[in-house]
Amino acid sequence: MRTLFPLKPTHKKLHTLPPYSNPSPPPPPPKYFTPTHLNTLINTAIQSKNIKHATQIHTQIITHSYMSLPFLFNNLVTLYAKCGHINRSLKLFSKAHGESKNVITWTSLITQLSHHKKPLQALEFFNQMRSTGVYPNQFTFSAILPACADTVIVHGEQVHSLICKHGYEFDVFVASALVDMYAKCSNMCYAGNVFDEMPERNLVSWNAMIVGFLQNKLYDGAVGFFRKIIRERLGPNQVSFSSVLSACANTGMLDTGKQIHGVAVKQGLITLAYVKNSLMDMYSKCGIFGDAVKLFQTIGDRDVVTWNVMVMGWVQNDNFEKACNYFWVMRREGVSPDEASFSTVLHAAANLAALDQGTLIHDQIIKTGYGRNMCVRSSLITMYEKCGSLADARWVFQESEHRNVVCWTAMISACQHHGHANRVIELFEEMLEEGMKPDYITFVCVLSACGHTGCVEEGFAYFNSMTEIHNMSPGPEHYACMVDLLGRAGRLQEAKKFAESIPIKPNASVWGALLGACRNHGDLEMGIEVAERLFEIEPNNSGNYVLLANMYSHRGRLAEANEVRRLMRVNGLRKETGCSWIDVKNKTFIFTTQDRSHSRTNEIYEMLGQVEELVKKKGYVAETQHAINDVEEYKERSLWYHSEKIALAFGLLTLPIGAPIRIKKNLRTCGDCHTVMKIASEIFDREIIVRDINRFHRFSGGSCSCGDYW
DNA sequence: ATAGGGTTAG
Repeated sequence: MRTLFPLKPTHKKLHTLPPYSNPSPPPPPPKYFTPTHLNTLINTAIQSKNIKHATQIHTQIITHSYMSLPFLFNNLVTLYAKCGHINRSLKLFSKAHGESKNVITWTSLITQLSHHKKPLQALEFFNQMRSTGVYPNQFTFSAILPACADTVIVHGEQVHSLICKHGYEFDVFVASALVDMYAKCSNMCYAGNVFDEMPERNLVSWNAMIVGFLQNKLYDGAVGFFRKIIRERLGPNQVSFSSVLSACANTGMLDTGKQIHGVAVKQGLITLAYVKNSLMDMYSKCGIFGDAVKLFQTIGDRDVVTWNVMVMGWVQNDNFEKACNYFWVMRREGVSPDEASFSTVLHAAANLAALDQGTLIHDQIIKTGYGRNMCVRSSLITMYEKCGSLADARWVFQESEHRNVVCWTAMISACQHHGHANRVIELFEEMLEEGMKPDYITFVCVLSACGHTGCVEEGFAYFNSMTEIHNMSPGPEHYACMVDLLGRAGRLQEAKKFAESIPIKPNASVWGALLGACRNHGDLEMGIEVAERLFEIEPNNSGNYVLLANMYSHRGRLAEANEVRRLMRVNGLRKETGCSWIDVKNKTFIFTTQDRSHSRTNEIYEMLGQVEELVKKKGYVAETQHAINDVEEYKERSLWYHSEKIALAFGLLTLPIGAPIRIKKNLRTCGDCHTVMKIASEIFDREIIVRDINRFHRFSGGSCSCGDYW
């Protein structure tokens, strides 16, 4: 017996966690202010983003009758926006007389609307400004271009022509903003044209190009421009470094990343937070997490991104406990988590199926006010669902305003995991009715759901709708779903034909789906052929060898079965050990196959014997095709010692009568265990919930929620 | 005017 998840300490220490922000004490209010004095106060308030101070300053400006002073008025507009109250800025602006609004007033407001991600409103004010006869200057254009970048490219093009009309196209600030705008609108060609025609460039112009390449996934371009900066001795700054390192991280360019690390050290920029964090992320994503950890240990001033990179790193290394632990350490060190922290750590909690963890994190989300963020909500849905609580997942979904595709897809996937394939289709149709555009992953879920209910025709209809209605081209995952769909329905020849007719290069999952179907329908001949292909594509996947060996031994072709197993060993592969775990009284107990390490082993095996006897009375016959050994008797015994059955026996022994038994497993559950769980749920009148690597099985009254499709 | 980390699948 081992206990997992040593995460408990965080429970009681929650109230000792540091506060999320440290508000600075308000300055003592003097009696009389000069305009300059008030302006200084405005600048201080902008720094501290203190809305109370903003209101006080506003009052003082009114009592001193300074509202007609343009520079104070303009700065007040900016101040309210910077304090997060853009609506007050708008109100202030609307109350002012037309003639008192100069180009700076308009530009201030447009800048703030741009920053607050209200691009359409920014454009509206830009047009209003021009219709009232105020001419935009280079600052106005620099402010409106980022807003254009957040909309459709036509707006940007129109502004571009205005820029030329007013003769600002060679201004370094305006042109850099133009480069950025075209890059964000995915037009690197235009961005490059503007860049090439600039008579004078600064580092910002160069960085805008690097960032543009990065955002458009043209990673080589990003690296190329970075190299040019070095060659021309322009002195890259932290913006250049963080962007180019992100490019390296996303493509796994470890060598380039290391070179850039060297340059950062030489230039003395290694101390900067952005540079260090990007380097950590680069090492982590390039597969040498150890180097990322080393770097992490040298960082004294860790900010939220530093921690997020670490938490993400543990997630990528499948160490979800460590990921959760790092999250709580971050909290205790006084760093406030943000939406990225929450979505990452929820992902970890979901994979641990640790509902207590997930709930604690949900508390934190509510306290910090990140609960409205769509990434966070989608992760919450998935967390609850993977922790077994579909009801909570649905609740989060229903309470969500402005759901996006990811949110919908998360809910669809939740229903799919819990065996509600009909609900998947309903939700998908609802989503379409609301005008939401499904994405690549949505279709994976929907097609997969069709496969699990045997709806072949519907599946094909949805598959065809991808190209015909939604203007998307199916990817390898979708083809795999279709092969799976046909395979499950027993239409093996069609499945094979389909797999061979795929217009793109089919990946392992396509043939994997077909191999699974061959196993389920006992087609050894096709199985051999498909397995051969798979051994070529993914020689290191032990699952394929196991499947083929089992198919051979099922047919009594033991010599060949052994040969496949020998091949597997020669390749240095082992079947992943199955393990199951179960929570009893806030403790997690983990069992492997034939586990005898628990102190109550004798009782457990006695209970297992009882279960066996009772289940056999109900007409159960061992499904030895799922076993590895060759001798019938051993086969059956080895089946009885599968980890989920041991966990079931332990649950029956230790959990109160009538309480549901929740078992989690690291692999797919086998057919034999599935049958036993079904019968056991009936004879013990207990709800048994098994979460395997793919989905939930909720057994009750002798049947399973998955409808025997999994 | 430019910047680092994240969400949904199998």
